[in-house]
Amino acid sequence: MAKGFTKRKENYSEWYNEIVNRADLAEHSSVRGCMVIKPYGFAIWEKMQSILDKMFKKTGHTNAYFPLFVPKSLFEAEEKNAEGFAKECAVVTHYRLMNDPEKKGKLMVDPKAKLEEELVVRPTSEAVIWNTYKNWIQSYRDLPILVNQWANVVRWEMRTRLFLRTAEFLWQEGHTAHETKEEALEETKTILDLYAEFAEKFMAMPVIKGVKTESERFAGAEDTLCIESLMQDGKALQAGTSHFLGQNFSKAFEVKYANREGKQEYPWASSWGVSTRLMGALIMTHSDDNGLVLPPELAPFQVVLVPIYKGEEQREIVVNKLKNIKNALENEGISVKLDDRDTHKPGWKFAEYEFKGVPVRLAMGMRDVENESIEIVRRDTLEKKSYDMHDLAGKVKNLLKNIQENLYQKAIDFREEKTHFVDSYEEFKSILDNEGGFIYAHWDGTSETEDAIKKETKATIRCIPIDEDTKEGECIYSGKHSARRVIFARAY
RNA sequence: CGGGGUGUAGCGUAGCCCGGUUAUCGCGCCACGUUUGGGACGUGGAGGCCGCAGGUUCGAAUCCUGCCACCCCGACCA
Repeated sequence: MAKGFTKRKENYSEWYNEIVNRADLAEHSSVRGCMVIKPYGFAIWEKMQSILDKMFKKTGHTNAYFPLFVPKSLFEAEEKNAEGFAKECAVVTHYRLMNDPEKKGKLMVDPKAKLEEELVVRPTSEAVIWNTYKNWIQSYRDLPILVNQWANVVRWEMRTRLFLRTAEFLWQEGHTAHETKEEALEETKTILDLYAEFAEKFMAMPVIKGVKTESERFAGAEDTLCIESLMQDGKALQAGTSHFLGQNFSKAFEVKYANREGKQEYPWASSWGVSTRLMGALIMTHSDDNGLVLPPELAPFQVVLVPIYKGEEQREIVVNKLKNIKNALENEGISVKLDDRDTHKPGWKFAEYEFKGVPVRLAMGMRDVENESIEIVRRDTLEKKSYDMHDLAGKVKNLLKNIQENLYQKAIDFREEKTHFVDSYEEFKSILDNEGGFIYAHWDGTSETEDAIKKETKATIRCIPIDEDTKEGECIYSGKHSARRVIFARAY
């Protein structure tokens, strides 16, 4: 049991904050709204990055890098996009500091160093990128362009929470240009599927693929697709988005290409991204009242080895044994940390790695040395067993696979339990207040109704799910005709 | 940005109303010794511009003003 650790039921957001802090994932920096991602937390992000990066490459994408600053004139070119982000932009107005003549040792902004044109710190990169694509695209032969960048962006949020919403965050943003509308749409869907696969296979987090309503759509997009996941407190979290941008940006930046008949046309675009917010999603999907729980596919190390001994002589015997085991496991592709520090007792280490969510712990003492055995504990169930040493690596490998599957299944079961089909507004409100979760309900398709429901209940339409129930019905709010059920929830 | 709250050692805190010795306690940290199968114990030690800047006063963690940061509730949001 983790000492002095808030339980989920007592105070969910406190529980979340404590996990982030105590598991060494991240901390608040001295910069307003910005976080420091600590090595253990960053290691998880790096794993996400490396897996996603491989997936992008495999689907034909390449990486590039575009500038952090966007001249205001470029930023405002696509009107809707600019409007949508205007309220949360950091802006650079000067390029030099000087010594403050009134206060010794202090600096001030040099009033003579005012920029002729302000620079917007990118909240997203469509503007710079499409301004660049203008030079890259002349002919259909230059298409498609399938580029991704790993970058930081800044959105000046009023209220921030580590990983879930920070003023600066890390993400990847893909920006593609295509000859036809169909190709761009296809790309948008390909990436959505890729994100869903990543979430389910690697994060062990089930997601629902859907389309955003007009009011939830990305500023400047024709259509926004998303993957939505459900957190343990019954709130929804958008885990990734993929936008079909139509010709909005190519027109705004006057990007044209000669088609196969030699006629000038505007290319079709998509953009898509996932961010360090996935870290928050990962935490809130699996972790429990004993701390962080990590799926083996994303754990910085999958197995921790803890020696138990009395005296230097025993220590040497046990640690040597564990070093051999470490090699054997690593040869099977398992990532292992051997904690042979003499400065902490085994019990302390058990508690520590449990809190940090390490999937499997192996502990060995003299008793095990004599019996040719080893103690094994899995983090997801905290089940403790003794293994004999025969084919240990094979057993651990199976166990890791089993943990990964178990976490996914548990998350699916939870989501199913928290998914409701509702036909009256009264029931809708009562479920929101008492249970939370995804609510499938009929909606008349108007923004007015959507807004009214949001105002009254704080619930939003998370998405219009793809490939699901498309039976008609009556809107729970207005009673008007509804083409199909959509998913409502309170959200992060 | 509006309403409410909080800033004291790395973390959690006492003291603040009612100004006055060397700023309290726990965890953590350092040294030594005993320990080591679920967060060890003893002894000794280090660590503070009491959020920042002004002001009142013989004297400020304490009173006043301004600013900053963080937390909760709204508006906004990946």
